[in-house]
Amino acid sequence: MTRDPAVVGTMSDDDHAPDHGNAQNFNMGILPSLVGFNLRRAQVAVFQDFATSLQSYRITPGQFGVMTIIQCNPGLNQTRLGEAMGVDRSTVVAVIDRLESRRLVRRAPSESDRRSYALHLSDEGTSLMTELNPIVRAHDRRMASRLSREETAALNRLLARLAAS
Amino acid sequence: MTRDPAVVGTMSDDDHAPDHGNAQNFNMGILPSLVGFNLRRAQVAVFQDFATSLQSYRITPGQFGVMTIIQCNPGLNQTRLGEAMGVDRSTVVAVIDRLESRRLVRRAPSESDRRSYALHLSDEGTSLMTELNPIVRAHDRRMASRLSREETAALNRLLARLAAS
DNA sequence: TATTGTTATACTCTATAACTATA
DNA sequence: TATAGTTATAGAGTATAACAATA
Repeated sequence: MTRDPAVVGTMSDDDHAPDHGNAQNFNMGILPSLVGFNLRRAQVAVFQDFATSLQSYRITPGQFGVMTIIQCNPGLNQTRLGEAMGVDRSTVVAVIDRLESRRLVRRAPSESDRRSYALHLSDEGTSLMTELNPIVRAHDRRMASRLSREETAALNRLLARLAAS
Repeated sequence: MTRDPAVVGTMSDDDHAPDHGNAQNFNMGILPSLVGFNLRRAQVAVFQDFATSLQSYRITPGQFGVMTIIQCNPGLNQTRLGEAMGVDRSTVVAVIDRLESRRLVRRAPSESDRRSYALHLSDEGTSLMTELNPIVRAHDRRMASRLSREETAALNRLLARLAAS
């Protein structure tokens, strides 16, 4: 047996890995060298802070995103919302179902195309967003406060290039 | 009415936002300025490439992470695996159930503590990981190829600092 | 008393395939 | 033919609360 499990996947040619801190006392193998893994860990941390910051509102990051897009593009239909969010039409159905059942979003009949709905925030949805926006901004500033302003800008640019598929 | 929906949440004091490209023709409001949002978009892109690269294996990024940690820390129990992954013990149960039902992971009785299991990869799991590792590395290099080597290193460092909660 | 794994329960997110109404 | 929304179905991930076995 030439294989020592504790060494499988250990850093070798990959010097661009953080390799410290994340999970104490565990050998994480190849993982810390993978952009996808670091992305996931960062996102988990950010999402948990988001959830804590907004726990009394029971709004997920995805729902906040959907409501923001509807607010900024009132009247758009579900298919285009899916495009904006990068998810399938069928996924949008359940998301809107949930928000509509909480009276935060309305499905209005489209005037130009009877197959589709025009999505709008309800009055409650609009005032909820007014309440939520400063909280979300504060949450994001708290997250970003671990980085300098320049680092935050650099991070957002790098992430955008990664996302530009 | 002083509120124009198309302007709600528009960039103002936040100059550290990418603001271009991501979703064509949609006003994304505050979203492009949020680290959490850019994180999510980047992760979606990376995960989709991961899924495409490994579609014939039906392995998710999370499952690959779990199998890597088990391979590098053979015999660890579910609670410590949960700590390493940053998820609850109850979440680990279902994850291991799935991998065990596919005969990739084994729950062996712990010799020191009869409450817990010692987790190991099966032989199939080990050889699957041998097959997967170069594919995952290639996938990650393809993702990171949108950035220079220095940028990738910087990104990983920034993400690690964000994740260090 | 505390910990490990489990179950029950619930919520969210995601996609594919097939269907309907409409374009 | 193509598109918008839907449903059925499936899989994955996540957590809380309570429980039995064990420490």
